[in-house]
Amino acid sequence: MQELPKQFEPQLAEERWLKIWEENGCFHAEPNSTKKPYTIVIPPPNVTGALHLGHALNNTLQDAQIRMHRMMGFETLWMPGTDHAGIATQAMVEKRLKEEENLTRHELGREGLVSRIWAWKDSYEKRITTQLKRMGASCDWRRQRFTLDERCAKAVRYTFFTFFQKDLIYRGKKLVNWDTNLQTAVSDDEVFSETVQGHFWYMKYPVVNPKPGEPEYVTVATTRPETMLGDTAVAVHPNPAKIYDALEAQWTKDLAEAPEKEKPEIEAKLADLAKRRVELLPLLTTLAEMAKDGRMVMLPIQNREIPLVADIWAKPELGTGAVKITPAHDPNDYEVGRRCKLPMINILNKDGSLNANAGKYEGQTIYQARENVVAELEQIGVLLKVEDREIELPMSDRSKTPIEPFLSDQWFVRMDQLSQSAMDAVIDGRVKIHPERYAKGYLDWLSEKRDWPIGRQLWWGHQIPIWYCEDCPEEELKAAFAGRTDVIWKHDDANNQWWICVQEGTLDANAVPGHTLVQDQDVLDTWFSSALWPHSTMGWPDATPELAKFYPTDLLITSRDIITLWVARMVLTSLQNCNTVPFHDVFIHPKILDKFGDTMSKSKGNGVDPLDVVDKFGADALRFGMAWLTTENQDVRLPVDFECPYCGARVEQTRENRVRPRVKCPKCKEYFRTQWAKSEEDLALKRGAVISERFEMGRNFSNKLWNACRFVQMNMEGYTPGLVEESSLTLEDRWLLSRLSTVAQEFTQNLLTFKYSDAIRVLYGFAWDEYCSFYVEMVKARLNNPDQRATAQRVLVYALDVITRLLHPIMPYVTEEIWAVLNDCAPVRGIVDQQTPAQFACVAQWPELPKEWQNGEVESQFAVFQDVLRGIREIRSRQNVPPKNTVQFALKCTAELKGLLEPMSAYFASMAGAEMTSCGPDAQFPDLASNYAAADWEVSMDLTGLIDIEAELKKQEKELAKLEGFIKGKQAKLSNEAFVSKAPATVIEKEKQSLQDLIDQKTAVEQSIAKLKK
RNA sequence: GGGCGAUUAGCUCAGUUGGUUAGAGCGCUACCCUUACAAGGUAGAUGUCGCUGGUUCGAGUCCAGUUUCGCCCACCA
Repeated sequence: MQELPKQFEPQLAEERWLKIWEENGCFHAEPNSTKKPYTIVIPPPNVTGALHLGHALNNTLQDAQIRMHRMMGFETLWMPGTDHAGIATQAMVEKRLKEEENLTRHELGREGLVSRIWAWKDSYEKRITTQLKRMGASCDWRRQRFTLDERCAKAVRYTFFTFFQKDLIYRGKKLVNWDTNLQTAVSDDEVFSETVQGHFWYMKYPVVNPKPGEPEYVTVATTRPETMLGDTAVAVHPNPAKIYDALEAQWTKDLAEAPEKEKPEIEAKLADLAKRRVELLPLLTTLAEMAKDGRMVMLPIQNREIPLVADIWAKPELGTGAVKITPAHDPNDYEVGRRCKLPMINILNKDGSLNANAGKYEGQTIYQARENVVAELEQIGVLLKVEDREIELPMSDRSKTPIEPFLSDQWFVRMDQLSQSAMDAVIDGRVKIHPERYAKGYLDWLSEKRDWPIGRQLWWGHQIPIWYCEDCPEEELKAAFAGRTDVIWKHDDANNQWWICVQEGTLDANAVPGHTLVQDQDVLDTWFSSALWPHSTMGWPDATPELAKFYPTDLLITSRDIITLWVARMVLTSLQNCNTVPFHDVFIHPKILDKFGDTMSKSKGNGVDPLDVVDKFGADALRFGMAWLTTENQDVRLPVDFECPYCGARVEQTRENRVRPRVKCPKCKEYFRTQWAKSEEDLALKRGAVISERFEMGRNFSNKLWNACRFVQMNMEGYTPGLVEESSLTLEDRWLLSRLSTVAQEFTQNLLTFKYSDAIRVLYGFAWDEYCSFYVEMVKARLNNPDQRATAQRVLVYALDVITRLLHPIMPYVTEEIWAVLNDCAPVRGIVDQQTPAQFACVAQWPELPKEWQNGEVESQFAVFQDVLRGIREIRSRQNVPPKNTVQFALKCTAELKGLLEPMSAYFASMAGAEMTSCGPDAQFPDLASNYAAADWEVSMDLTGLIDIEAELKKQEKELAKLEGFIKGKQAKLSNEAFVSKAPATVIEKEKQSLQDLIDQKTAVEQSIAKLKK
């Protein structure tokens, strides 16, 4: 028989099994199968870049479920794919275009840019696929999807068409962040704010027809006076007195609890508030009354009557307590405008100049207009005062110019009914979110029922399938699209045009003779296509076999930051399109942070390429580590460091060095490059991988199992399959099988309930500490005994077989290797039934062990053996007995324990180098001995001539002190009347027993001290 | 500002419905290349369970408040 290498070599195994799995179609899901289906769709990684450790975690967890269910006999589909990630990908490619060719997208043009992005996508999709495959992801690679591929496009078009038809999609106004320089809207995350010195202008708006007791003017303050041209209201708080009360109460409370040094500040705030209250409250109360009466004020310059409105947005503690409202150019005012149903007057053109709504200021820039408006206000005497003030100015990240909130036409999905349907699905349990606490965020977000703006001013994505046709009689549309059910149109009264939507394909510009059709230039929000992912990937809207077999899916595993953006939207589109939830369970896994608590990202330099970990420790080690850290926690820290490519030293990663292009190894003094290397000089250096020592554990575990497998293989000579008679089982056999059955059950249950960490800890502990450290050690003697060898072999190989199958979903490569070895040396295995195992572990049957094997009594008996063994080893260790010396010991114990332990004397010899001289209630202790006492047994080791009396006395006295401490505690507890009368009887009984045990132990220790002193 | 989570050994984390002496891995100490495995073995040291109260016979665990850290969402005329 060929000898196996002493160390497990992950790289070889990975290469081999990737190929074999692929060649044998192990991961292919067959729609025609009669097996029950089990489906997961991958959260499609963005094609913006390569995968990082977060993806490694996410995919490990999915693969574990997929592999387990495959072994459980399900027809299992894991659908892979990637996401086009609109904004992010386009921004990435544009940035590179700028850096490398100094070109903007406008210079390149739409088609040019989009083709560049496709090239980028191809290269990263390839990279991502390679990464996933090497991590062992058992996806059905023949079905790989992309959110912009034809199949997804078809689903997007059908969805848009139906939603448009059902009036779930509409055109509405939305404030966008307008970049007047690039003349495009930018997303919220592309806006940063800058603190600049500005001013705060106070101006008076005359009250229209003031009644007696009413003020003649309302004073408002603003940082942007020119926007007053678009004002459509002035707001005051509906109940100023109440707000003052509430604020005063709040700040008084803050004051009482604040640390000394913060008190003066709060006191000042309170004093100011009191002053304002005296000065402003009567006025504000009057204004609130007036607002409720629908009174008007006169907007200067424009000479337009605008209403006073009562709205919670106006805070009496700031400015004048009254706020001018410009709904078209301020996000808050926009909300007020919506609540109070105010007109929204847009005063800006797309280039940032003022439009006709600005009256005589039309054509001026914002800054010219500001100066001129202020001058006019001053001239007509309504400008009260100007204060200096620091203001936060929103800036475009792209052009570094100020952002203008700009009211524009956008497409929306109407959310009220859709949101409710998605909420209901979670409330009534059709979709279960794990851990449960994440359901709250989902429900809260959906309950706002905010309509979903789906247009993006980008070029990379699904272009909105709407064509505009101006000024065209409906008869002509009817004629042009006669007989077509795939074209619908609606009239846009505001702009006197038609919106034409077509279900598939495109419309020619001259599809309506005599008119020019223009397609909407915007693309759909990325999430619009991602929202369809579970059914679009299966071929919806076509009735494909995949859709019939594998949809709805079973499980979704993702991270918490996209519960709302993605998970919620998948639920509601699925309900709408397919009339069913897209999945039944959602598992939210922790997020990986680095040692500083920062999220991992390329831009911070702490990102880790999973393949670096795979190269160094193996894919199994990576996966083991990921499963180990997956608790219900929301974050988990994973410290990462550089590895010197020259000497292999671990180079601590710091906040400073992780953003440098090169780092010097403190050990070998060589420089290596990081991801930041740009210069040719730096790029010439070897690359230092970023890894974490946290993965050593998994690597060591692989190796441990590999060696257990070697041991089995070396001892299978003469193996014959056969059922095992219960009578031939020894205590350790029955103990092992009891544990094996328990562990298989717990492991399975934990994985099914997403307790990955618990699952792997149970299996790790069992495999290492029980199977390897005890069973394998004990079985050695029996393997040399011809009478016992057959049973020993059968149990030994069977247990490893079960461990291997259980572990396969987490560590697929090493288990396949082991499985192959087992199949070679023990082609038929089993204890209660004989099985010819599957060719590969990945398709082996999931272990289900008889529950009757679980035997508490056997386990506690075995625990006594383990304790005695530990006692003997401890004595040896503290007495420094050389490992090669055999010692003798006596064991004093009950007759019952004698019956148990005497037959195991051979194991004390082989596992602790100790020979049992006597055993039982009358065991004779040597005079000069080292002792170890437990509750119902005591070991005495003869150390004549060897004993270190000092060390022994020291140890025993320490033990005595410890015992006395416990005894005192217990006695106090048991003499506490309250405890004895109130605690349950079982607890008291347990306490009494434990006290008695402690006293017995104490007596034994005292005796051995007395002997030693003699 | 709102919501959520965390705070336990030097580090990273477990700790089920409250119940004997709070665990794991790494790291550390001592002794071992013992015939599956030095990526290993045996033994060992290390904790005021963030803080303050409360409930209870009994609190790492439950309740109230609080420190520090993190995440998500909203927002600053």
